[in-house]
Amino acid sequence: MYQAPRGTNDILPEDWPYWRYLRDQIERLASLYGFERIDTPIFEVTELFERGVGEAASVMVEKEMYTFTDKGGVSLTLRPEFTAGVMRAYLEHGMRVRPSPVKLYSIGPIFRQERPQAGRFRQHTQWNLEVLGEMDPAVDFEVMSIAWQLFEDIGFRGLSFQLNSIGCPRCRPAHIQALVEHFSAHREKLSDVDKRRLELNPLRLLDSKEPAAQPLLDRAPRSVDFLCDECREHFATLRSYLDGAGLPYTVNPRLVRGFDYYTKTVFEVWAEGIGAQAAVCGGGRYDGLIELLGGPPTPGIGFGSGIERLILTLKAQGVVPPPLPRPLVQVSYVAQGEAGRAVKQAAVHLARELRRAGIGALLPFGDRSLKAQLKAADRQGVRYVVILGEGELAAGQLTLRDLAEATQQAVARDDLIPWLRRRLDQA
RNA sequence: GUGACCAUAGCUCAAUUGGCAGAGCACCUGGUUGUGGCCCAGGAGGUUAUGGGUUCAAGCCCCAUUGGUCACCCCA
Repeated sequence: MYQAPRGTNDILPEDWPYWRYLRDQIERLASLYGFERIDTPIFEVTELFERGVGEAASVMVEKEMYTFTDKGGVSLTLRPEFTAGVMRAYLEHGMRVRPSPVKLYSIGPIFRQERPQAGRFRQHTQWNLEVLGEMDPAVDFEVMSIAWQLFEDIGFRGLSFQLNSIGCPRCRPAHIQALVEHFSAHREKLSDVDKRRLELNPLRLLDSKEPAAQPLLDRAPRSVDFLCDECREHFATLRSYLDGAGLPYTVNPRLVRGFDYYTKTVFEVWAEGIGAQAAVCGGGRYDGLIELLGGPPTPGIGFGSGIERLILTLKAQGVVPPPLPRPLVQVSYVAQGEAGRAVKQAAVHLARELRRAGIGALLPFGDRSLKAQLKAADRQGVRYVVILGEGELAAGQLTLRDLAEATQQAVARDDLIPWLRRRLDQA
């Protein structure tokens, strides 16, 4: 028996209301804020994803990438993130000559070869958003705002917005050095995992879950205390916008990023009740990235939000998405005896006629008993059953049964569509 | 990648010290001619995840593989 590969999921029909709901809301907000959709390939040349993340991170990251060589000998990788591909497209199509800033969003699958756990899969879907070409902290505010509004509009409660500033290449080195000094002084108290972090990626010590590290973390140097004038000003202005809008957030000095290209603003949104992988949105500013990818110096900021985690949160909070439209009419038939063929024929054509008139209709197959047809209609949530038999056919009439009211009446064949329209419009 | 727990019908779960693989729900059919929900009866549905091993005998014990769940690592 075949099974879906580890960490992949089928989206079954019963889950589609959630997906449709989120996509509709995302698209509505994107156009409200003036974001345009871009779709980039699901795979890119591997090098694109290796550039820029930083030396330490690059080794780690390669282990989690789905990399393969195509028949032309080119190394390709299923995208582990959106940002690199979108930056590539921005450069490749000369988008910097478009009205600035360029505001783009994407929705699609992301691939990372990780061990699955609650809210973490090898293929998952992200809503991704980028603003390119603008340093103004008002952009940071706008990017956070749109995420905020989505969560508000879909009825999320109890979310926690985490905010920090990790500085820029000018001010960060001093912070890192202070961190290294702080933790090196207590090196023997650190776990093996944290000792490795100390060497490879000291910033990551700040969000360590190791119990041994917790006492040291309280007194650890905070990035906000090392910001240069520009970064401090940027952070203060962003906070003034957030405060002015009354958006509640927590300044979290332990909120960091694993990759070198991040600058200034970082933020995450955490949800309760969906396990250890609680971030439903994570983003930040990356003013150095485009340059790393070979483009002109261009500021950028964006976030990614995992749709599967959003759906987990919707379910955990009991949010019920609007149902998908279904046919409310069924064309049933009694296809028995000599006249059966003509009756079936008429039913097949009637179903088509209803659908062409924009009325959703089901047609039972297999010439099953009327009883079975009605039972199926009931199960599928049909409201009106059009019953067609030998008698109706001869009289140019139809029997119309209302399943909710348990009543039925004769309707002239020619009056059927107006009759149904009248009822369906009310419902 | 590491660790713990787990895998029996589409779903939720039973199956005595190792001794003929079951129930509920869902699905299909019927309960006299063309009428749903409730009820009753019947049917279909399984190589017990896969491959080995131990045994007279394995759903049950052992090994491996695959997958699941949760946490760690990592987090773009």
